[in-house]
Amino acid sequence: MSLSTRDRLTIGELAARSGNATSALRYYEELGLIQSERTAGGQRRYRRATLRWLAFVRAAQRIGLSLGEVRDALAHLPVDHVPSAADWSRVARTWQHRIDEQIAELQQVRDQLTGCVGCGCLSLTRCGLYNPEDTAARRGSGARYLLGDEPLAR
Amino acid sequence: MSLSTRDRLTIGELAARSGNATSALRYYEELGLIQSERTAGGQRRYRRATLRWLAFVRAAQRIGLSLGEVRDALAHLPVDHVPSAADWSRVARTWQHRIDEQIAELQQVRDQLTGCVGCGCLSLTRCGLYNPEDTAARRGSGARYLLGDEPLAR
DNA sequence: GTGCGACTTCAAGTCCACTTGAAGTCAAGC
DNA sequence: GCTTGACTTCAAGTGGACTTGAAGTCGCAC
Repeated sequence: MSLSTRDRLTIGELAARSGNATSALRYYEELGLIQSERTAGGQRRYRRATLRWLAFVRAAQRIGLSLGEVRDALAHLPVDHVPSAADWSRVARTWQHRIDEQIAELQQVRDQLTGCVGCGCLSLTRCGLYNPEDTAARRGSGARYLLGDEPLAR
Repeated sequence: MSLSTRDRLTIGELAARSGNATSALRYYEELGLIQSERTAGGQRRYRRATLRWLAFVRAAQRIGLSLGEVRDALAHLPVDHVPSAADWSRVARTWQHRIDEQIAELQQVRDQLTGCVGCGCLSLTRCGLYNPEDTAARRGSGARYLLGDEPLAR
């Protein structure tokens, strides 16, 4: 913690404050997601702002982007280090769209589940989702019902 | 597609209708997530209800459960093949809780992003989230801001 | 100037959820 | 009864996101 009051963070400090393992931070750097400067002896030193970039990476992962996609998204921002509001807005809107889709999908799963709780799904005689004729076949591939009467394995 | 009008599905038919690869179906069976019967010659035959169990597995994966967790969740249902409404309700409620948490988390990320779009985040002089003093440190580990002034790699 | 914890690189390992490939068998149509 | 596509098992491979381990160096406090 020797540099904690100075303007650069060691990898250990960054790890402690970002919640990432040092190994993960080196991996991110290798992928080009973050950057470091080096001491004369070759040790990494990070700007404090790297903490915010890591939060950014984490947010992106949270919405389902791979690290490669995060890097690509960052690539859409200009190389000079002060992207314009328009630059950033374009990236952010793409992500927001993705978040909205994910929320909608989760809500749909939740609603299906709610219906099952209401009717005691899995009890074959009562659930509205239960469809003994398997008419899901009419829709092509992909089952359309949440539950059925499959006996449990074992 | 030879058995398409009979009461059991081949693995190819199940794959086509569930949207899973045959290799994935064998893998699921190996994990105990689905079950099959065998023909005299050793080929798998599935009940139509397996389609719904696969939809169930897919829903569970969608909300972030690993296949092991799905199996564990199924293990909470009784071994006899008609779980009661209460049995199922308990499992479903656990999952619903998880979905709600995930939706809340996604909404939070979206709101942060919205704030950034509004102010032209990454442009250091204007964003309310930008915090040159890095006061995130006060909260222990984990950065609290989405963005910063890290120059892009490359 | 020495001790020691924090750092370095590089290669290999891990976990998850599958996929691929090889070598062989089954089953339905002709 | 033969052909052919769909099936079988088993082992190994893949890709993403890291982690672990070995062997060595740095840097700060004393």
